[in-house]
Amino acid sequence: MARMVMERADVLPALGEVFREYGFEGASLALITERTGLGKGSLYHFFPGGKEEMARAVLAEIDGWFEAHVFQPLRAGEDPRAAVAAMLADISAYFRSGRRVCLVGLFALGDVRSRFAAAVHGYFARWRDALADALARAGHDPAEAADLAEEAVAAIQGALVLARALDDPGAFARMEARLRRRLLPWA
Amino acid sequence: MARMVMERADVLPALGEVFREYGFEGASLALITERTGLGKGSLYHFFPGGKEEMARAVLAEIDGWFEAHVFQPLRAGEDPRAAVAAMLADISAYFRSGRRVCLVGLFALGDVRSRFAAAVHGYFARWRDALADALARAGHDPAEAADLAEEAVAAIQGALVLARALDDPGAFARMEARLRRRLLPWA
DNA sequence: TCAATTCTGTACCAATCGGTAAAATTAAAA
DNA sequence: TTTTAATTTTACCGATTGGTACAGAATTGA
Repeated sequence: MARMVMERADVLPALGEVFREYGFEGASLALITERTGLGKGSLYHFFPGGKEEMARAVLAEIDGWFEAHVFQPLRAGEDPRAAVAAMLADISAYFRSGRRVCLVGLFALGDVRSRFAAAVHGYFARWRDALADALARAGHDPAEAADLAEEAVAAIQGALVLARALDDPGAFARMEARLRRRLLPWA
Repeated sequence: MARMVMERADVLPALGEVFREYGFEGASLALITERTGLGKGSLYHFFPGGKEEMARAVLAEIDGWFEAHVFQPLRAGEDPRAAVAAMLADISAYFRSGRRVCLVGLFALGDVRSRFAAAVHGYFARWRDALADALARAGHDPAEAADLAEEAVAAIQGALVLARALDDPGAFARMEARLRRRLLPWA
């Protein structure tokens, strides 16, 4: 039977959603308390560093998820073309076709970027490089693979902005189709 | 000789930079006071609606700039290919090769999106449609022009995210080159 | 069973938040 | 010059901010 006690990792999803919806500044402790169901005492017990440590933990969890489900398969997968196709499907599900925001991208635009610069940089650099690796192994010219990878990562972030701005998940879906054609022209 | 009295329009640039750097929530009145040089009294004299009216005025100014310098030329320019090329050059200068954030895109990602939904939607929809119009007149198939336009607007926003995340203006420059090739294959 | 540890609720703190009110000052119109 | 209006300074407001202190409850291992 599952433990009934709260663990640090248990609140990370709710914590992530609060930061996603309201940003770092906008995510007040009152809001966090409400959405996680944990009082301030518990929150500061799990995260003695306060909001900054909470955000850092959320970023680490997100990074871990992408590393395991996206980056690693791209780098180490036997079938790089399948890995690229899987990436597109995974990120579409993860970002709920543009209805969900990328917290790392949001932090990159805000003033908190300097505070989490290393995490933000690492996330995007590793994504780009892992994708470039897969694209090169899939048959693209290495230089073209690097260019395509950068374009794809940027396109995903741009589609998230546009889909939310226009309130149209279709914008995200069309970006996905476009990338599929461009990254996997063999299919 | 210029009037020495402050006008509402005079503080909009500084106001815009504060919102760009800190977001809507992060832009405190103390910060705005400091960066504009205007006390709270003057601020609320010009913007009785407080921060919301300030942000709305900034959005309107940005919208006006893009309408005059980007959208109109795309829609009405005699030489649509030149207008598209000019757009790429203009936005590169405006966003300072990715060192400057798009306030409208930033608002689209944040929780203030609902408050400024109409302005955010209008800005991106008119940009996309004006570009699609120019691309179609430039010789692209109408359906392809619409797709390319959406892709371009998203690519610009994505490049802004990536350039800041990686602290690499080159990411923005490479997006610009990519768009030039794709939107204007005749050059 | 008991003690050690982990966790949580409550009360509290100084600082800052956005916003208001009105007096004091300045500039323009008569 | 006098009147009127536009602008700015200053002081202030209640609410909320992130964070701390700590007692007590719950859980744990021995």
